[in-house]
Amino acid sequence: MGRAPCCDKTKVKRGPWSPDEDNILKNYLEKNGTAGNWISLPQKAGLRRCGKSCRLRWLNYLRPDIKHGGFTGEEDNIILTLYSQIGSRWSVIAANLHGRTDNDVKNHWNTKLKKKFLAAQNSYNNNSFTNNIDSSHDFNHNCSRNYYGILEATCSIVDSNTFTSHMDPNLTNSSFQFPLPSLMEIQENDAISSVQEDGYFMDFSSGISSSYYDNLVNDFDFQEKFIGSDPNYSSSSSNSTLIQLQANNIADFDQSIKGFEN
DNA sequence: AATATGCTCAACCGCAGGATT
DNA sequence: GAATCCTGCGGTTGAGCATAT
Repeated sequence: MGRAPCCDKTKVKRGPWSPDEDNILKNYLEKNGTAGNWISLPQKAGLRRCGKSCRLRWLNYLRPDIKHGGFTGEEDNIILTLYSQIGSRWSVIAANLHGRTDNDVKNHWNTKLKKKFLAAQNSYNNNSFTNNIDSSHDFNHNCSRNYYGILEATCSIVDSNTFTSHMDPNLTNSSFQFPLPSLMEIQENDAISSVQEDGYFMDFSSGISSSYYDNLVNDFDFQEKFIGSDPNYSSSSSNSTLIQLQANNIADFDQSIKGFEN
């Protein structure tokens, strides 16, 4: 048995919504809500529209908290970051952008950011990392995906215990526009940031100073998720403490990363 | 001025999956 | 457990507008 259509397409109006239809839908929803059923809503509201069409019109355009207009650089950053981590899960990405819908984000990606993203990837592939930090040290270079998705080249200083993570400044001046932290330096604390389905995490695999811990928890609204033996260092000869903190939102996570900048 | 081409974005489509019967 | 209903999602389309030729 095939699936029943959600409405009779020969009896409903399709295409762009008129201002009158918008008013009818808006007034009805403000007075009555959806009552948990979009399918029967158009009939009750007096609209010759499919329920799905009404839902889409409300969610993507008529809702009072919708933000119209161009995307900011900060919003672009969040989209690029999350896309590189979770792919085209537009509803998840939109949930991190106040007032933006999944449709908005998807359209913005397809028309603007996709090109930037691909250009950045090509640019990255065509540029070798150049060390301009300190030529007195011997560096091991290593290219990897970073918090912002694609553009991090990391290097470690061979003759000391200091680890430096560096964004290639040549790339930030090239074809793509979104801002990147210029230099992220982590000394003593080896922090790994990650965006996962259930939140934003910072793992400190070799401890963290109490002042910095307080800073993250109090100023950036992080929560402690785990503290204990690092499972990655389970051998008896090495016993390291792992502290995992979770950010409540992308803005705090973003700021905490930028807190490492010089 | 006319036509072609490219871009934007609202709207539609079909599917997946949870809820209900 | 099966059938059906309904919502939410991501991919795609196409009308309208802007720009180039």
